[in-house]
Amino acid sequence: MTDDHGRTTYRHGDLRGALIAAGIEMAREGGPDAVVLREATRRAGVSPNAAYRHFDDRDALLREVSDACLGLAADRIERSFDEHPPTGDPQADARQLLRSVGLGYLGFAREEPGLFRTAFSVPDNLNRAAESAKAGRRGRTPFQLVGVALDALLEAGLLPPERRPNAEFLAWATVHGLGMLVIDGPLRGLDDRMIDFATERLLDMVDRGL
Amino acid sequence: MTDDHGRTTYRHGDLRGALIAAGIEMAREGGPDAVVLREATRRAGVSPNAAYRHFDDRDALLREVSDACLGLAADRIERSFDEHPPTGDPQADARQLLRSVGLGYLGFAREEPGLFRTAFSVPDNLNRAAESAKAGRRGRTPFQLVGVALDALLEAGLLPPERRPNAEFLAWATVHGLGMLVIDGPLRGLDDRMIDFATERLLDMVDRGL
DNA sequence: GTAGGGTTGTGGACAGTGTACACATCGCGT
DNA sequence: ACGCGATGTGTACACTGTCCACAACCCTAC
Repeated sequence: MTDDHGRTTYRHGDLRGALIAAGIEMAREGGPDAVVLREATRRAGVSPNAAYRHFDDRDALLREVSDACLGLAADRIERSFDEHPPTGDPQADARQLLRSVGLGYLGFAREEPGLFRTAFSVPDNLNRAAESAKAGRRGRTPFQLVGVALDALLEAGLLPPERRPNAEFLAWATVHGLGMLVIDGPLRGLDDRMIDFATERLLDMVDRGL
Repeated sequence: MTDDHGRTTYRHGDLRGALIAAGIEMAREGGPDAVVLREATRRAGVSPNAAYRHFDDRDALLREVSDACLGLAADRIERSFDEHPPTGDPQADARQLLRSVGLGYLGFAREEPGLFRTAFSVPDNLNRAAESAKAGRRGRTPFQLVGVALDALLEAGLLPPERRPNAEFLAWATVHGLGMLVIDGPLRGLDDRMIDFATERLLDMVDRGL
């Protein structure tokens, strides 16, 4: 436990970090709506208004929590990379790389639906998609990871150069959509085998159609 | 105006409908979080608690608003059908049918982002995806419309029978994902031309990869 | 080392929300 | 005509985000 809830000093030490951590925990259980400012301060053992020394308002806190969630998604994708190490065949490896992005992304959505929803609950845009706040431990954001995989496909000659620009949008949209439908869309409640199967087919489609 | 705000009778007449209508209007402007029960009753010219005669709680109201939004999405897709009438070539027509679903769906997301987000803000599952409450004026839900298009592809011989089962998931996930990314994901703020282009490419991908 | 001064946390207050409970008013079927 | 179930009202409470004035602290300049 890193929280000095029962602190003795007047200053907290790292209230900002504690509030974000509390926010992530709440987001994990209940999604973006569950990250409530007062509760975060309560968990940090501090009065409600203390939060305003570190965040303009609740939205600012949520934004930071959301960025952190994107970082966790990046971590999950990197883990998926590690689980499918390159074999030496450049073409097969490139395809597996993109597949791994999809698998990691969807794994994150299924394992941490609250964090997943929180990650995308805050309006964003392309300019900010590569901000370091959204990066995982290895310093890359999910958006960048998709790009890496696509670059590999390009280099392996599996993606015609004229199709490379903005291909991120297509790949990302596809897995993102499945993620959303699975966690609280109509595909919710499907058994795991079914979802695995849909995932494989979806990735096949991307592989074939990109 | 159908709202009898300045009513003279004790009974409202159609409070239930008025609350849903007010909810839709609020959702249009601010998405699911903006549909607030008290404000709905205010707009209906009624005391806050009157709502509880028609809905268990705020969530129940939101659910109904959400269903209505899905119906509006269905209407938008049907409009897209009308804009791309069949030409007589069964294969081309079938492909255009699926394309029209995608275009209508994404058109709805872009034209009515608040309603779009509201439509998918409520946990759902497959069993309920065909409920008549979610249907448009012509009685079909968005999920059913995707199915119709896929059936046409099957019949035209463009979709191998073994790939027909659950193909809804793939097609839907793809356009849904693009919709989400465009309205408040990283693709937000892209100019229309760019989005049109991405839409076309996405639909090409589905066409090729399904 | 001591007097400020900026930073961080506190306390009290207010509007707005969802919702429970008791009460009022009405329309309809007997 | 009456009474009962359905619909709308009033009051109240806990909870939220946020504003303002105040308190406690740490750091820096003399």
